[in-house]
Amino acid sequence: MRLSTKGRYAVTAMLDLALNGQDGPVTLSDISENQGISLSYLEQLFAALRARKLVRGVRGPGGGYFLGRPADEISIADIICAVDEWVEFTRCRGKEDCRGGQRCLTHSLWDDLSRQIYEFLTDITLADLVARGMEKEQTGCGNKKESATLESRAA
Amino acid sequence: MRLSTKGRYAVTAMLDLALNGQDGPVTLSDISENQGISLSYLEQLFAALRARKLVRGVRGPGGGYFLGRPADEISIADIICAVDEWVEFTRCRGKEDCRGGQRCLTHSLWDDLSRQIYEFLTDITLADLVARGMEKEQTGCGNKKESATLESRAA
DNA sequence: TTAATTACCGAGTAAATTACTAAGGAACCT
DNA sequence: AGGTTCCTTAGTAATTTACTCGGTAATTAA
Repeated sequence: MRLSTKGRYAVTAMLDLALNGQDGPVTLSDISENQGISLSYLEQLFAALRARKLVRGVRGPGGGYFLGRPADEISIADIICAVDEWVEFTRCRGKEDCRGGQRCLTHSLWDDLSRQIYEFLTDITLADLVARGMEKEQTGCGNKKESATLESRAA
Repeated sequence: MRLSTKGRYAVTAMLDLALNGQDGPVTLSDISENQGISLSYLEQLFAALRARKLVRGVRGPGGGYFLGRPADEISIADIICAVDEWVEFTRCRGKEDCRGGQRCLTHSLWDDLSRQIYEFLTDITLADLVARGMEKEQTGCGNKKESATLESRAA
């Protein structure tokens, strides 16, 4: 798994899209202005998102982007994997003698951890995040008092 | 949260240390050879780990590294935060009008998600990973049939 | 006391990634 | 026709990654 600032930009943009795409498409210019991300960088990110069918573009005036699927069918893992190319871990592929199993064991343990994180992010959808925003109905900044977590996991 | 290949190297190295550090210190040369990470890069990583007291170095022949704390008191989040400088998200700090709350809402939602991932990784310790390796007692490579996850969370 | 071994320290660096600029073409609307 | 917006490609400065090199300091063994 790979969770970098690039993936964070993508999640933020998709969240903006989910929040504002209820009535009509959202332009990249809007997202750019809303979230403070450069337009061309958004275009790069959305090229990747479009390739994975996570968004659908509509050209011409009045155009913009829609979510490619309902918000409850788009997970955070989907978004991150779309833009942050999934780097397969340096697994010992039969070659190399695995240092008597030791090295292989370490790799396998990390691999399990990585998969667990992935499954964790798969269980959280855009709809979960939006729903959480709705129920709070907050508009102000800096109210960090609330420490309630998302509680959006199935398990 | 930031989960890059750098953090992955650190987790892998610490896992190696937890597995092999039972009887005597482990040298960086060993880890380097075991895990296929360059010695100098390990030195950089361990400088950061040492600064956070996650490891303790012993110089001279027969020296090497110990874990700085018991393995069950070192979380994956600890390790990642030590080497991957925690990049605080571009939060709207009072300045900027937050686009009528919209931008702020998105930020706050991502912030919650980020915190949730952090708490998730805080609940998994090195000891959990080692224990999982022990109970399987596996030595071979490539047995990807087993899909059981770690089951190491408190919640 | 000398040599070997290891942690420690700092400068430098090629390659990759990040985040962005620039410049246009393609589809769509009025 | 002309403006809007997506879409595409190329290039690029800044940063990060992962590493090399050359040393110093502490400790042990000969």
